[in-house]
Amino acid sequence: MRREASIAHVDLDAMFAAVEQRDKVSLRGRPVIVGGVAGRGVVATASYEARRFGARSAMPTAEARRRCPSGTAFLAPRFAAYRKTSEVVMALLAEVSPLIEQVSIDEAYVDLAAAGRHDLSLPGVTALADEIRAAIAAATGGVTASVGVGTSKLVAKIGSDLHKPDGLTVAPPGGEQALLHPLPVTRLPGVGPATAERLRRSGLHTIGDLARVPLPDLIDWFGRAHGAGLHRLARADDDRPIVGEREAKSVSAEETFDVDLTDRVRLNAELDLLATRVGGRLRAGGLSARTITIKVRHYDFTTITRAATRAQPTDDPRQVAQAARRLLAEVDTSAGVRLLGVGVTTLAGFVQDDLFATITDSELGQSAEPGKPSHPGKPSHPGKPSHPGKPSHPGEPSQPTERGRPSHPGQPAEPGQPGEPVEFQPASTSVALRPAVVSDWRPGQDVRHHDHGPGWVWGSGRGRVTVRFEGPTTPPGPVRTFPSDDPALQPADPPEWR
DNA sequence: TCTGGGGTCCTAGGACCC
DNA sequence: TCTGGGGTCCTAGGACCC
Repeated sequence: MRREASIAHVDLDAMFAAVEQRDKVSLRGRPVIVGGVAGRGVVATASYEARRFGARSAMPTAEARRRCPSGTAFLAPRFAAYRKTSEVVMALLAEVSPLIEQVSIDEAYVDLAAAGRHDLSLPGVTALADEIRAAIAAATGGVTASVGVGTSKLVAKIGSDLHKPDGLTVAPPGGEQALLHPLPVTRLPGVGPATAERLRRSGLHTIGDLARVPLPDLIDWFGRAHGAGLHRLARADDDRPIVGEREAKSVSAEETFDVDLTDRVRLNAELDLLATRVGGRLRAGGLSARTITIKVRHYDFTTITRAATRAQPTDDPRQVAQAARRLLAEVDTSAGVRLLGVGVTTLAGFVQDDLFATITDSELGQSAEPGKPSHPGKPSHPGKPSHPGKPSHPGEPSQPTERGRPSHPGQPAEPGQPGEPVEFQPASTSVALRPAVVSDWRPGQDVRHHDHGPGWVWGSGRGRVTVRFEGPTTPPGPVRTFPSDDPALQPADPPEWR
């Protein structure tokens, strides 16, 4: 816990739905559900209009359909559009502070102290947070953010949730417990259904109740780590640092089928598909993995995992698929499989070793091909294999991951729902007919300037458009502002929005 | 038409080593 | 032939988060 309220938590409000409403005028003011629209889908995000009818994240879409009125839009996610909006926001936050921690596509912590130039008094951080919120709404074309500011991650996070949507909460130093203790335990990060139920059975409902439980009891109930964590958080005792970059620890892909599968041939084919996705993402990330895990969800929702660890890491989809098939062969699937997943862990980097570790290669041997028992004892650390001859897979199959799921045939059009048909077209099939002169620039949009080359729209408004001419990652590239109708500025292909 | 998909972290037991 | 103790790796499952 810091002495000043210098940690901000920024949370975009119902982001997926907000982006859809931004990009399609007819959706504004209407209930919008984004998520799986096929048979077994669940809600990813419900707009605030839809929440009024009881729609919630993680609710089966079928349930949301029951609750929401006709005229509600049910949309499949457009992750590319959300990612672009996210990048606009994160780049903006990176200008506020050199230390930000992106938690997810729509959430980040900002270390206001790390910039060294902000006024950290209460009025100071309040004004700064308001500036941030205004800048986000302007830069994203109206996607709003809620912000919490406090002396710790915990308080900032709870604060951002307190006055959603489009809200700001600044928790003054010293007032942390007063803020926390009246709230239900379920507001604490780390308290999910199981923990909440266990606490309820002991008559504990508020964070204040939890703060009075002796540590040994909590450790008894929840184990060492979780128990001690709850004990501290309930007392607002939180000094978790803001962590800028994190390395991925696992890569996985899974798929729930419209109908349960029993056919082994079909199951193996699905496994191959998943392994291809995982392998592709490993290669795209310059990673390899030693442990392959499959996940099987049976017809009755019971779920098992099976894992195998190789002597050498691989990024080869065929190797991943082979391991996965061997694991699946040991599982009884005769009663029906609802979901199949393939994941990899024990990740190691390839690319950097190629660049920097050429001399020490001899110590580790030459390749990851099978049949090398490697070391009799144990290579004290499995990571950092070296792949002398490894091609770096520059433009690899460009992840079959996103851009909508190829399966679920009847997905896009929203067949036969009550009420008027929902206007929806997947982004990949839309065609934007652009005039030579463009004035409705959208944040995140890829553009090309006749003199400056490729870039993307940072913000627009009042007849002007601001463009960045490098990637959205830090350090930011040069920014230039043009008249909105500058003919030298054109949308890059393909258009990202419709 | 009950319950997605991609992650992280933790626990617990067994194998194995010193 | 009364057999401790610690550390690491691996596997399986579970809780939780967005």
